[in-house]
Amino acid sequence: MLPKAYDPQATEDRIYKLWEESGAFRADARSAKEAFAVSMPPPNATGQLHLGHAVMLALEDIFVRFARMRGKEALWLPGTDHAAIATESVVIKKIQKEEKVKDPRTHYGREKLVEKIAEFVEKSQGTIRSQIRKMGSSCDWSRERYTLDPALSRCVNEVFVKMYKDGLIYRGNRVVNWDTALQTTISDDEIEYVDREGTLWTFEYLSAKQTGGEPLFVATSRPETKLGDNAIIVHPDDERYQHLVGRHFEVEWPGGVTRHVTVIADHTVDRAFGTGAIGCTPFHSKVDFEIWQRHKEEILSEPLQVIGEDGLMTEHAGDFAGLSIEHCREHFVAGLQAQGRLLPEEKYVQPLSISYRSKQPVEPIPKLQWFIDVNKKVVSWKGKMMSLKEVMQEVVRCGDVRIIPDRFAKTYFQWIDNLQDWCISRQIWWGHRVPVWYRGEGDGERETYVGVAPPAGAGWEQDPDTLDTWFSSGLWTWSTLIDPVLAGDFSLSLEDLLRQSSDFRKFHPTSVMETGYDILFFWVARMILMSTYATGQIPFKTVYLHGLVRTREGKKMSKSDPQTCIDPLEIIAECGADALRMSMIVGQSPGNDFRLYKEKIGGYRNFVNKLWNASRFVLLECEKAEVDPHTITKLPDLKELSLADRAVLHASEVLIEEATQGLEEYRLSEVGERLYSFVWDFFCDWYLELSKGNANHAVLVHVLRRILKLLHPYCPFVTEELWIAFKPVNAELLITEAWPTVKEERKDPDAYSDFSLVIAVISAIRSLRADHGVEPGAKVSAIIHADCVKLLTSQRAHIERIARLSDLTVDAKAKKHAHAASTFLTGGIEVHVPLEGLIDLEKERTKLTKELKDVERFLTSIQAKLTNKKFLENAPEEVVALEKEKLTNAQEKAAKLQARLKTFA
RNA sequence: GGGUGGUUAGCUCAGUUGGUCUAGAGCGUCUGGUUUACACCCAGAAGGUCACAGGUUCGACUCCUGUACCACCCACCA
Repeated sequence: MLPKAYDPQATEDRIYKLWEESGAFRADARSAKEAFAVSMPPPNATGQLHLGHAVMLALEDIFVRFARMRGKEALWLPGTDHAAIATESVVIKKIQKEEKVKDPRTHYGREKLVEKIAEFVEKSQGTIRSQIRKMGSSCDWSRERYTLDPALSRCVNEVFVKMYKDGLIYRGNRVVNWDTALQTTISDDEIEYVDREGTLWTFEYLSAKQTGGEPLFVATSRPETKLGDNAIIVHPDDERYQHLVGRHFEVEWPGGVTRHVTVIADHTVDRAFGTGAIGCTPFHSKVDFEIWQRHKEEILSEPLQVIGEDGLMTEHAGDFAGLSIEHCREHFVAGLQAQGRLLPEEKYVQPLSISYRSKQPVEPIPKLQWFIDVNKKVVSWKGKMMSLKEVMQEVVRCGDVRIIPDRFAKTYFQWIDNLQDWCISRQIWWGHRVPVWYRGEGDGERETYVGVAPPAGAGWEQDPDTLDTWFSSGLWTWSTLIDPVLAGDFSLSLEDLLRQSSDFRKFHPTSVMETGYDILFFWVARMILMSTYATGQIPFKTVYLHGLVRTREGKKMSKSDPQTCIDPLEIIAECGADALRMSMIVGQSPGNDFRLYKEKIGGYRNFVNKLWNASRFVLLECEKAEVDPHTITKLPDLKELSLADRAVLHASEVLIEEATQGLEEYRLSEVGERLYSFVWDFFCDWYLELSKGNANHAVLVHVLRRILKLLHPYCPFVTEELWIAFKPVNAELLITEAWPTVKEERKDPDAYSDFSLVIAVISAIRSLRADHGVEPGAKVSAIIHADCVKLLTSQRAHIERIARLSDLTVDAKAKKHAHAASTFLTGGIEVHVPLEGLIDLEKERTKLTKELKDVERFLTSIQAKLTNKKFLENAPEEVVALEKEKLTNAQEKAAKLQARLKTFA
């Protein structure tokens, strides 16, 4: 016999092992079955499982288990990401702390440090693997991939070379986002904007003497960058400055440097902000850089870089060279003050760009970097030449890639509209090194080689930079499907590899990409870009975006605040993975954040236990009757079944229908809730209750098996464990069982509605009893007036037992009752419970009066409708019929209430 | 500045093309229960003018417009 309470700790690991050893997770590329593939978004190789992962794993596992049970060849490919910047900075910090090495980069050098990081990854990779298993993830571990696997690295190089040859990848000297803390460039998408209380300084840029009229004032929040100015920008229509446009000036700055600036006119200037004139600092502002590019002809002098990569002022800052930005600013402002050029400063809210990785300010600086051109029309897609941007737009617009919820398509388009060339090179060491080699001296004249493999010959030096981690993860859906053995053969081209890899042929494009909406741009968009370009295929047909997990108070969960942070592993140990999964799926709708808290999870732990005990009950009933549940294979003749049996069969057929359709349409929350309610509110509370003492074992076992199957994607562990007790003799694991299909002949809506009537009657009696404080053990009699005498009489035994009646009288017509009876009206049925001595007549009268009032109010509203000509003309017939029925029922009820009230008068 | 989402019982949320919604669930609250599946339980009850204001419609929680508040995303106001 099963233990009294379900013990997930004693079950889950054992069941997982069973699955893994059975080979149920493994997909077969040669199978004739329809493919269903999901690429698992790879967690950081050094990561720890958090709730974000848990949600992703739960959702994807449901998709995959559902597909597998429906007879599809289901592949869920797991893997990990090398997470370039994140991993490198973690290891560097670790070395600094543990080995007391101040600068691990210079201390160890490139080769040794990369080795140390690899070692660290190797060691910690096992953690996340075992944690993914803890969630019950049915992924194919035989196909596990890592972004730095040789085959995947080769794909990275192949794509880089292909893009380079197509002119999509270029090297350019441009203003990039420099993370001064991490000492690397980052892409535009890795910047966050925060509002900060800033100061706006207004100062005399040009004196009255210089302009020959009014002095020219300029406002800035970054005075120190003015040292790198080569122009002043005004609006072309700004009359205040018309006469200055095109003139050149020498400006002396604090710090002892002099700059040559030109006044130019550009329509991007906002005349209303500050003084309407701004200093142009091309090397420390992307906007200014672009303006400079537009006006290069007019501007005589070159811009200067005054802030270095180290975050200190360069030699161009004169006396301020070597100072930090903040110090330089203080000195510079003081200098302006001393020269009498400064107006009173103002406070204002300034948008500050910070790095999403280091949370430190991002400095725009000029740097020679690698970029992907998103506007060049060299990509062939559906017979047309398009830019990467256009292909990305096209596949979503025409529906090849569907985004759930679809409103995110709009967000996606908006992002693409603003997309600029993607800076892909990083100055860190951990990752895929840019596959470019140089030979010779000097920057410009050096010989350059771009190739998948290093060039032959001596003297070649590889580009020191590595690629943005999203470059490689952008390939994830297909690079993971490339045959690793074939990938070792460099005589094959990328096209050959794709063509010859059976996994790629079978499983790409993948079916669903499920991930958080927060990486729609970072990752989802990049996969679309990379896949369409490199393989000519979309990466996935559907994108399912889940929301972020929040605390009960609606705050983001953060590791730094353990009080609000729920650790999935702790929960699994406490409540089980099934409960955690349910609690994250039910009440969660795609694209919306949701709150998770202990009580909610506790509720689903209770549910899992409820299912466990319902199964125990069925088992006990079988035992009592000496029926072995395993031997039950057939249902008895439907005509011989009791009302409850026919009703539960009907309900379970409807449940199959709804669950199947709901899952097909990705309405996981709704289906989860439906299953929950079926199991608890219908199956346990009514069907099992009625089965006591007169169980039909075949039906019990049959319905329970249906439940286990339907619930398996949500609660794989407990259902698999219970399946062992209930499966038919020849059956194997539940994970590979066939999903139930609807049998129309088992439906019996009449039985179901009759059964519902019985339920309503019992509820009515229970309610009357409780209202009057009848002792729970005491038996009372009841009198029912209803048209369905036959039905109720046939169910008399059930009603008497469950409602605890001494005797039950069923009549078609109302008779006179003793005053001392309480009445309940439900669906045309009149239920009276005579309660001699227990009834407070006044209370009973009040209750009936109140009910009568409600009915009359309702009646008025329906009558208004039914006498409304327009309603009768416009509303569909069935609605009118329905309203008429409601009217009749309400009238009947009102009449009965009135009659009943009269007996109290 | 542009965009998106939210606002439904004390709390967390459902509510699929407008009409079985006289608006549901879970938790919490209250009343009462150790009848051998389950106290991780059972029975019963209380609790909502569906943010606000208009509009469309025979009919609106559901569609449209506007307002308020909250949240998020994007953007070159130095």
